[in-house]
Amino acid sequence: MSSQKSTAAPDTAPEAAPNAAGRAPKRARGRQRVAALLDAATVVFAEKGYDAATMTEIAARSSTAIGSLYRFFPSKEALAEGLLHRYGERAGAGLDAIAAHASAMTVAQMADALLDLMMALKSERTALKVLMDARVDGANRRQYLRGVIRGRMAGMLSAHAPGLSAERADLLSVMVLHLMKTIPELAEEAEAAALFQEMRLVLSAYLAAAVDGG
Amino acid sequence: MSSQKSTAAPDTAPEAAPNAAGRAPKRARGRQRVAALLDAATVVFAEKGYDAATMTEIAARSSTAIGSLYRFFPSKEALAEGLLHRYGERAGAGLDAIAAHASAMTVAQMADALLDLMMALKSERTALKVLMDARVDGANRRQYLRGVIRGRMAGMLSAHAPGLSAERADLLSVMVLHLMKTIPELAEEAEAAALFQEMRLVLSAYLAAAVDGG
Amino acid sequence: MSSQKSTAAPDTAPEAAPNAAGRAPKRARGRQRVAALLDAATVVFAEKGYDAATMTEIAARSSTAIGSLYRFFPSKEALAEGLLHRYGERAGAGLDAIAAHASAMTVAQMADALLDLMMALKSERTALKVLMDARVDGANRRQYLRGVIRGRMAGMLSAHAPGLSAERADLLSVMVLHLMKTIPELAEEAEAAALFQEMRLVLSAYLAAAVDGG
Amino acid sequence: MSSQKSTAAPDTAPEAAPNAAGRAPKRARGRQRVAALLDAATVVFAEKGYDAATMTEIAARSSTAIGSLYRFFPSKEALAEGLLHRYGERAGAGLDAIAAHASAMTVAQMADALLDLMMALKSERTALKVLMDARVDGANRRQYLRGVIRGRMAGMLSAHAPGLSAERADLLSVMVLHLMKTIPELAEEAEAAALFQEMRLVLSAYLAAAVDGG
DNA sequence: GATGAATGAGTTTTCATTCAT
DNA sequence: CATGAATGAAAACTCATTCAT
Repeated sequence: MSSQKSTAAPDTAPEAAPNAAGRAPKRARGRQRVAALLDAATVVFAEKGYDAATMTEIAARSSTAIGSLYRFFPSKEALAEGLLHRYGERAGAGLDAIAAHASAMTVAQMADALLDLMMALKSERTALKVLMDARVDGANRRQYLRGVIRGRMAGMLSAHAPGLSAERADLLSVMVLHLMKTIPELAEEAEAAALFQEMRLVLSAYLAAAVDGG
Repeated sequence: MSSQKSTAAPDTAPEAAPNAAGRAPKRARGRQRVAALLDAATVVFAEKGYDAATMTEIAARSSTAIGSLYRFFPSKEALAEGLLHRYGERAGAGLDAIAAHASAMTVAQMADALLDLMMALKSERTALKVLMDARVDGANRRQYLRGVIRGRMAGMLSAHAPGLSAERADLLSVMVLHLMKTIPELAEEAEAAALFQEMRLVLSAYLAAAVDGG
Repeated sequence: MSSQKSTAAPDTAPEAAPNAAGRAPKRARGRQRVAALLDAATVVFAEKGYDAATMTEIAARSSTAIGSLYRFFPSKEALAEGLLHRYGERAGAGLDAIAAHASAMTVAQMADALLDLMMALKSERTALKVLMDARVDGANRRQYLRGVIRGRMAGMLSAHAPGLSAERADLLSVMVLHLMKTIPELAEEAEAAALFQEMRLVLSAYLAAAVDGG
Repeated sequence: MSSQKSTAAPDTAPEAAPNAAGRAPKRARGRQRVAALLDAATVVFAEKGYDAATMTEIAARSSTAIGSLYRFFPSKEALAEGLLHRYGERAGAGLDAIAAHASAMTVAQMADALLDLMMALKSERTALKVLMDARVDGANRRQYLRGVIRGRMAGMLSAHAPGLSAERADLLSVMVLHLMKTIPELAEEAEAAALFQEMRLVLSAYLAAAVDGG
């Protein structure tokens, strides 16, 4: 459960993420509560945005007393971090799975795999975008998640094209990540399905130009 | 690349947005106030986001009494619309200027022109992104601006590639617009300059594949 | 125009009403303006109540600039007094006319005459009620109007029943005045017409019992 | 005369108005808060009128934090309704008590009973008048209370004079209610005591003429 | 004089957070 | 531990009044 500590490079996060989410619940009851809270938070953040989402509504949607919410997440910011943390685990695992086969994939296949991953994370991706975009003071934790995901993405690219310099792999991964952040927005357009297809084209055309040839 | 300056919109807001409600200024003094308010709003929205930006701070940053701010923009939403309106004029003019020469441009040149336009709109683009993303009720005006910009972008694409169907031109313009919305974010990264180069690559590779080749 | 000074007893009003309405306009233009302002104020006060009525709306409804409104009536309170003053003149004249024939009237006829007077003052009576009820600090001026009207009403009663003691005539007139203040409210009920009839009954029954016999 | 005390409504608001919106208090502490808030609101509304009364002052007078006031009454309008509700219970009980003996009473006795009831409700009647007169949008609740009280009054009249048609009983009750609304104003006059006596005369003369004689 | 822009104190309402029960 | 009442700073917005043009 602290897998992100041993694998990726948390150099931007001083005291890592685990304790940011309040004291980890020891009992199963607590875990369910936390999961329910995070689910509710996902929905409310996605619907209202970070500022407009209220702790009271998040508590209500998960049938939790406001006092209990604060027991698990001592602040709104901590709740956001909790969400980011859970997303990091899920998305990180997905990226690792892609990276494992990256050397045998074409760029088009990699583009498809990345998009499929975003499709699979459908319920969380909008909330994530909202949280990453939120202009909050304690945004250093967000930097941490960014670093983790970025590292894995760079790993995936390097696995596919071993000749890539570390700097270039990093730069490409940043670009790809930003491209993928547009997906929740595309999903809100009327022509969502067609736009997803275009995004496949964007990604594969870019990767082909940047990684494979020139 | 700074074509929008010479064509339509000087810095002091010529026919200053009398838009949605709010007494239009009838004296020169008022005209300046409106421009100063929009400038301050641009900065504050960009820094804090829509929700966290306060009318009080926007007023203070333009040395305006809160009551005066409300004379010209009777609500926070109206202020956002005023900004959107001014941006629409400036960006629209820029897009038209590009469209005028689109038929004689390569896709790479078009990509460059679009990015140069975004660079020229530097001071406003972040605020714009923030406002377009804001989850507000009265978002109809935002839809309107979206439509206008989208139409001009589609016009530019059609000018370059007359063979493009109207539907496809529209779809591509939506995709391009979403890609360009990532620019304010790229600008906040440490590697901003390099990322702009990557974005040129993204755009030209995508347009080449979707418009020319494909 | 200062008739109320010579006839009734303004003992509760130190420096009378005239200058309370700001400097009396010398020119005809000014008079029209003042009349238009008072008409607009009548409507707005009646519709919104004293607090909710805004100086801006009153100015707008009479096509007057807000600055001009303040030239004639230096404060909201002064505007209210101006209205009270004009009403005092009109109602006072009406009461005097009734008083002139009171000795030859039955109480029922007096009741009818009073109600007919209220019907004739239809456009102003609601605003008046609103202003008299308003709980404002500078309400001493209201006391003045109250005194004036009360005096005339007492005069009318005494004219009808010379045997009435001054104290009793005064008390009865206060009671009658309060009864008549309900008329604007009755007018807002669905059964307004029938209620006016009932009010005639109330008045004549009361006066018959209190003045004529017991 | 203080019959309403023994029948239904103790001073501390037994089943305290959970009315229109606003979390109903679930603990004893909250119950007391609500009662204290309503008491403070009664005083402040009576003193200042609906518009001029501020939520801040009402909270302060009951030593309540403004946030707590809003927990129980989510808007100023809701607070007004809460007051109306409590008054409705108390006054309704009083009217029912009178109605129970109405068949054995003379009209003079009924008039006395009604006035005694108003005397007993002294602390609330002025606030009530203010609230019923307030020109507010969401005045539907006020209509409801009006209907309830009116119905009971009509019931009382019918109990006394079974021969009265339903329409006429209703009309009379409206008239009587309006007459009674003048009581808070009479109470503010210097000659309050004498005016109450006059009001007894008004009521009994009117009822005698309208119900018994006619 | 007329006009309308400027002012800012004051109002209602919200919400993250704390803490007694 | 769970609960929900209490708190109060802060935000959007209004409006009487003043005063430069």
